[in-house]
Amino acid sequence: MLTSTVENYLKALLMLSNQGEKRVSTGDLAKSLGVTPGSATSMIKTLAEAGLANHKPHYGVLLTDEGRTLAVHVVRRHRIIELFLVNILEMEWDEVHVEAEQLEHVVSDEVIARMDKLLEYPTIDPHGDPIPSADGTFIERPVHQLSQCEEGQRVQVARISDQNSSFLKFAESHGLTPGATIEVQRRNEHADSITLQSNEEEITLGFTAANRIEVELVG
Amino acid sequence: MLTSTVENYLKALLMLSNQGEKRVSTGDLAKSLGVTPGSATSMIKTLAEAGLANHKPHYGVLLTDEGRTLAVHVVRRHRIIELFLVNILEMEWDEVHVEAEQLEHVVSDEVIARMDKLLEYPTIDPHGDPIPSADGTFIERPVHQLSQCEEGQRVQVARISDQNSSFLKFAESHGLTPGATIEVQRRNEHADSITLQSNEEEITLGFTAANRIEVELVG
DNA sequence: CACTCCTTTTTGATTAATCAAAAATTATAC
DNA sequence: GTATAATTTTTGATTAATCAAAAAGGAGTG
Ligand SMILES: [Mn+2]
Ligand SMILES: [Mn+2]
Ligand SMILES: [Mn+2]
Ligand SMILES: [Mn+2]
Repeated sequence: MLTSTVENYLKALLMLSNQGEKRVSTGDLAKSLGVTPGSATSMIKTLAEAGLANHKPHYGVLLTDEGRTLAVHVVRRHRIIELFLVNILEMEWDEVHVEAEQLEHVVSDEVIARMDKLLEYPTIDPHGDPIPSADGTFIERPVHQLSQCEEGQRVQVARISDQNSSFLKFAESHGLTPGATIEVQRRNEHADSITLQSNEEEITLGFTAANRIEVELVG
Repeated sequence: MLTSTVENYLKALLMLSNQGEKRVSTGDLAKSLGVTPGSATSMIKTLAEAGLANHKPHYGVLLTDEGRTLAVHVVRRHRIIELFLVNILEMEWDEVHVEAEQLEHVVSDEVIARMDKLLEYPTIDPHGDPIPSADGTFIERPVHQLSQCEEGQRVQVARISDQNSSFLKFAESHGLTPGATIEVQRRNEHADSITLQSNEEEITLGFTAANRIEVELVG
């Protein structure tokens, strides 16, 4: 059985490699997990020895097919749990990530299967992220960054790529939740900001914030 | 924060001290957790240093009030989770113990509170065990062992004090679940057995098995 | 009170995960 | 092409939890 720590490293590698192409640097991996580079190096070796990752010293690390499959299943558990917590236990969307971060390592396949059924085989989590299917299929919807949308464009919020609780609370309070339709009013490259019409209300975001919101173009 | 291991030791101590009176021996504690006596001794010291237990070397260990409170909350989490898995996720009563043994260490108070509400503040778990209340109240119903009931006695199953999956399956298949009413037909001290009428069916149990079934006397 | 038996504790090692700080390596700049 | 900066790896220590086996302690028997 894999330890929680190993599962967290696998998941981080999957996310950082952007679902499979480019090698991940030790430093990025360490930063994303909040450990020192030395700790990351040491775990990378462990993963490589277990056949879960491929390590080219000084040039980065990449999951093997086996490692990727395991990582995708951790992500599946994480997202099903998040949706379960929101839809069944009626928790807030900004608090379920932290909870799922722990639960993903201990819930059995049986429990996940039951949650999946109760939720009627969902494909999207509370933050708009796709839920990998039980057979390991994991597809990213092609989406655009809100920060790069043009003036006058009508778009639909697809996902929020930031799990920070206070950012999520902020987004929700301005109607920026998956599925919401908004319109880009103004875009000011110099001011580093974009102004939106959402929920009868006008709101201006800096590009950094707008970067965390991904959208789909509407009609 | 307490580690899972510490929580498991606290819970074992609570159970073995029969809710608070007698000292627990290192050997019994080790056996109940499946570790060597040396491991138990070492953890007992850790608990004593943390003020969670009181250790009299060579004479046993007992939880302090603080340790007991923590242990009771672990038991509360365990039993709410078990009931949740059975009632909401429709899992079998013989598989939820193993699951809860892991989940009890990671679910937040928030999640427990939500489950508690959804279950309408239950007081008994799927095996008939009492669920301690949020304020730490933990009362055992006074019950009798089925093995000591007299012939002709009508009783109601109160709890099954064995979490073994196959024993639970067996009990269920003969209608021996909490709430069921049964009648003692015969009792044979020499044969070490007791015969019951349950569910239109007659069934004979050895005293060892009957010991694991606790009952309440019926009018 | 000495001997034996059983239990408990101690000792010494091991494993997983981590950090701080030193050493090595790669990339970049002159 | 050597010096410098940044990143990565290595080294040595630490913590929690465990085990096997040796040492110590307690209780009962004669
Ligand atoms: Mn996690
Ligand atoms: Mn999510
Ligand atoms: Mn447990
Ligand atoms: Mn139970």
